[in-house]
Amino acid sequence: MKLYNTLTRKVEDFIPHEENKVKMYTCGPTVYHYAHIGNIRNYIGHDILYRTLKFLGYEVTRAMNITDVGHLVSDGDTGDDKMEVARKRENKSSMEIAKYYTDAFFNDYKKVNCIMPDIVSPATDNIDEYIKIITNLIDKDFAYISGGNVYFDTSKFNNYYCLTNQDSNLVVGAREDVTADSNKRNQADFVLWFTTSKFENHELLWDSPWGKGYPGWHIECTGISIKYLGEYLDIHGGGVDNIFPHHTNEIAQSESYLGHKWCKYWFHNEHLIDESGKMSKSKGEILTVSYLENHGFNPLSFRFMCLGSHYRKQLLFTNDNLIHAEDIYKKLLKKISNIKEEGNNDKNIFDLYIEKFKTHLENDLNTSNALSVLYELLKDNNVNGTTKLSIIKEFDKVLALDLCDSNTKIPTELDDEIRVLINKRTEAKKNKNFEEADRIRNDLLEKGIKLIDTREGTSYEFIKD
RNA sequence: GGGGCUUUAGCCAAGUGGUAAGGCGUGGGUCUGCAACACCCUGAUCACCGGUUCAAAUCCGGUAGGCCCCUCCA
Repeated sequence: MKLYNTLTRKVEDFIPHEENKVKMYTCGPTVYHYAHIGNIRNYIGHDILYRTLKFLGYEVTRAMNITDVGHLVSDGDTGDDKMEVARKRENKSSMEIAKYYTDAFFNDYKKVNCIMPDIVSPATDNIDEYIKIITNLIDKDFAYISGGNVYFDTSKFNNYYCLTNQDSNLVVGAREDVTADSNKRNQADFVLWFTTSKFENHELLWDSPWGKGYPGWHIECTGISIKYLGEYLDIHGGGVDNIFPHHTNEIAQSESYLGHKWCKYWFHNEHLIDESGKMSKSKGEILTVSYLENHGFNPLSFRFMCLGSHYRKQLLFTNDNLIHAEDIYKKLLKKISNIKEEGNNDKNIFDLYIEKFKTHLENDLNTSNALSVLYELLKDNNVNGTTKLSIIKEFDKVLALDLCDSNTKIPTELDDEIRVLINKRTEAKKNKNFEEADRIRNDLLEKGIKLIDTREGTSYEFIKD
């Protein structure tokens, strides 16, 4: 399998640390608000990666954090904690906020058929782990205490900018809202542990050797990853915006702590953008999967839209694009539902198509081409229905578009009832009583049943919505 | 100011040096009482300029547009 690695900026052969086993980490959401569809695109990307690795026969263990503390609103390492802001906004406790938005997140996450990670761990569950790591970093002189906080000293870590090619050109003030923190030895240093000296009203506080306080944002991923996946990580991923500073900082603190290379492959998804640029929770308007669903869209149409493009390319989201994607997706489902089980499963053809499909996925997750193989299969007259359906089922293990579930199961009584009406209509048509025939067709249509005339006779389907 | 990505037909999109996949739409056709479905047919000198090469959408340089990061972010 070939995978693009942000660390080397190349597509590389994927070779896990331990043969046939993959340890994978996905940066989870900060649960101070709803996750928008741009966030969800990232998780769809990770889901495809996870499913592809499984499809190729790897044993995959995947962990994800839930950021429920330590993530500040803005201004570098100053400003309020995001959870605190939400707490005040909604007049709830931090834990209530976290629970509410975590549930909302996974609700949407599952709607687009993303598989739950093997391990999901909230940042607040692993405080001991962070304290252990930070203590070690201070002992080794990678971290220092200043102004009540514990900072990581980036000048002590060789090749701090390995992920970004920045060449130490960090400029405080490149962004207007960033102000310098005078407690830092180097401007790139970041906070590992905050104490009460800075935030009097923070609700969640833990005892630590440096005083009552709470962890910085970056330490949680290091802590959770090492605790659950061990010292050698194969793939760590998130959105491209995480490359700097979040993942850069993770590498610095993790490798300083472990004393050896930590994660081999860095996987980053490009953003979903709208006409005004990047979608963002902090921009205000939040477009969620549930919102789309409540406005008549199938959440899987959004997944389909994402799979039509490449995960490392920006994808433009507009209402029209989604409508377009949904039309195509519906058409695809219909084509598949028209396939009849007939003939025997042809193993050679099965293998041939699975191989083609795999080849595209192995090429840095080329889902667009993988979908093309599906279209090629649908058009292939040399493949019988049974074989087609078994291949499509196999494809769907990765695509997860419910490709074979569209055949609505019809209760027998209802079926009988409809059959009687269809026969009546056929009779009317034979007698050239088209008024009666159209009346029956329209009546059924109003009940959500659409008749389809074919050369072999009339069949029907349920129209959803 | 620094770092990086991107630009392919009306739309989405593949392509990683050998002469432009696929899907949707459009138009035409077959079928049909009509319609829908289905099926067949139908499109591009790859943003622009220059270079390397026998050969460039693909490599190099420049120009223009779009986007991201440079301590909120998926």
